Amino acid sequence: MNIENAKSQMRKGMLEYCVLLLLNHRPSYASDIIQQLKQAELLVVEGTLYPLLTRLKNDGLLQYEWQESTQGPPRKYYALSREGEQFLEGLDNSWTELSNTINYLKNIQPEFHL
Amino acid sequence: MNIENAKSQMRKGMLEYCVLLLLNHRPSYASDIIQQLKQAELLVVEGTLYPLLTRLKNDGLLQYEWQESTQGPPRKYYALSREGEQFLEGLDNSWTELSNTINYLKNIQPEFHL
DNA sequence: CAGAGTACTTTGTATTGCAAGGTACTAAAG
DNA sequence: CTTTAGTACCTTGCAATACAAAGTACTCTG
Repeated sequence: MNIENAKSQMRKGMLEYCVLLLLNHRPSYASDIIQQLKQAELLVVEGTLYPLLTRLKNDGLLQYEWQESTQGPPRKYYALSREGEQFLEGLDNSWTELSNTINYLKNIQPEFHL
Repeated sequence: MNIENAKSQMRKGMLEYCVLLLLNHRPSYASDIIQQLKQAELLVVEGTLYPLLTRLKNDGLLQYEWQESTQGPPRKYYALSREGEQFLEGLDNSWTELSNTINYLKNIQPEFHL
């Protein structure tokens, strides 16, 4: 077990939330999403993102449409569906809860042990 | 995909951190940890916690000692090792980073799309 | 000794992050 | 025309792990 693995575990489960947050900001295609997450210092790779996007689409949370690119192949622009927006609100609540819980746990001080 | 599943995904990866935070507070045994996490509104079950504790012990982050109980079988009290304390500091940093990233993503506003 | 309560452990399954490799389109260079 | 580079999408196989469910074992009470 190393710290990198642990960080990776932390990202797990948050990725879905982060991707939905980004797409709520504006529709994007996969490579673009990866770049944006990189800027936010959250590393994601293709093999992670593509299956995730497909899952979210199959669950009805995302829609996509093809758009021509001036250079290179066409791009699949994903955007939140109505259902996806509602789902995101639920995730916002979950995030707030989890965040509060961890801050609570962080702030209880270690006791002395004989 | 339902919201419960998504919340469960969020907990993933955070559990390790939460357990270490709790044990940093004071040594505990498994059933006690589950109770404490429940109070912090973080539901965990035995089948999740026991393997996790064993993993952390095998990685040298935790130590344990058996202690008699006035009622019921003896208990395995886990506590952070020296290495575990250092590891926890690393996780603190990871948590802060991740938390900042998500708050950043939350605060960018949706753009209008034609 | 039977039953209830407490505690620890294991097994099997499903999910999912990730590395690695593959397909396809465009444009520029040889 | 062919090759190379750049961009983008997709799939396969593996490993990690949360969880449900079932199992073992100790103690106390009646």
